[in-house]
Amino acid sequence: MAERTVRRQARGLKRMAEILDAAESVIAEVGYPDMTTNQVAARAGMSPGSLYQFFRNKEEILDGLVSRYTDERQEFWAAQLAAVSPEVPLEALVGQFVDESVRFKSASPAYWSLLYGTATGDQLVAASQRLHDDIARQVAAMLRRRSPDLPEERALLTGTMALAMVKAVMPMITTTTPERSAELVAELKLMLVRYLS
Amino acid sequence: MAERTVRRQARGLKRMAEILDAAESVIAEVGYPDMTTNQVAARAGMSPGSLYQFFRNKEEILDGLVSRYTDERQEFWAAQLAAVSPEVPLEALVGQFVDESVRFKSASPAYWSLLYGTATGDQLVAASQRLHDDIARQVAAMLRRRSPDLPEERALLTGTMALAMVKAVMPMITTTTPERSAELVAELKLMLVRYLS
DNA sequence: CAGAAATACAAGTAAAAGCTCGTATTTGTC
DNA sequence: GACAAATACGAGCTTTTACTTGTATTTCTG
Repeated sequence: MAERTVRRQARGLKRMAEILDAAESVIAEVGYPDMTTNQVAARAGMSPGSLYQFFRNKEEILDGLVSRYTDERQEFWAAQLAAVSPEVPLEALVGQFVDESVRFKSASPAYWSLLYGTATGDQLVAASQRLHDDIARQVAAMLRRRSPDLPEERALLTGTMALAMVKAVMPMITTTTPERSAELVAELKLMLVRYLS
Repeated sequence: MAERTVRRQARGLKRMAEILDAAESVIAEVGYPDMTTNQVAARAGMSPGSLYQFFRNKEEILDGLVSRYTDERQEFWAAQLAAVSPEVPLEALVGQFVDESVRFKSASPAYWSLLYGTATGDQLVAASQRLHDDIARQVAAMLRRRSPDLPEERALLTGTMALAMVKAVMPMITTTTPERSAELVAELKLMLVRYLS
């Protein structure tokens, strides 16, 4: 019943990337719920009809964006993982992780906006969950590399909690004065170090 | 220029409360962004026109709800505060605080839904901020009562962070199995105790 | 009781937003 | 070069939704 798959040409793939770029930029400004498909099409320099040639609905754009994010971040996490060993002091690890998160947050605000897939009942929740789980798994892998005898279950729980803390503090960090922001970052690091000790 | 204030009669105040009740129930189900004013009016058993007699727009309903919440919770916090003294062990304090938060979250899901009005660019942010600040102040007051020599600035920061932690973990707690939920609650308490020590 | 203000209603408006349609052009394959 | 598939377009359809309007009823105040 469903239309059969389309054989994308190089032009089409490029076009899809442009759409995702545009969506990313719109989401960074107004968030996914307030993002309109016409707006995305306009910013990508195409008509709504063209956009719907590549994504059957608004949600598919969201899915595409999330997939692209997880793919893109894969190499970053691999590098992070490689740099971890049991000898690395916890403070350094936490410091690097938090600093990198802050940097990434200002570089890719749309990513974070999606990560906060709001409270109730929208389709964002699933997307948010996917991003969250991906990160938590990566953090857990880092923890296990530092403490090889840590059970996997335990590492995953700890990683989940650590990510939750970063997620929780991040919005405050990026919406306040530089001084207070630094204060919050320091406090977040302190919190994480105490927790992970 | 603006229409002058309306002298509400008892009937009207009751009607406003009914509207807020209906809004609360709708928000608990679909969240504020997907809440429609017609839906609220219907659930409150009145016409849209009647609703707009009391709230000039959708956002005023949100504001009304937030105000009512902060008012209602005032007595709760007063009681909490009265029960705190320097002798209370930290574990007990944290345990009570977390347990009460979990209980309140299932009792008033709409409250939490609003508390997460983060992400980007919607009017929810302001409402969320108001709720957050209110709680953080109350927690800070509790901390200062336990440690009278704690500077106010410091208490506020610590309260903010503690609240952030609870907020971060809460969505996970209420969307999983009872066993994992208990696990998460325990971990959250552990986290808080370590942080606040 | 009389007038004014508040409350009540439901049909309806205007704008927004997701998405379609008919058609025209470009690209890949034989 | 020829045919099909993919790409491109933008006007416009459909639905939804916040909000209005005109009018009728109830409550308060003198």
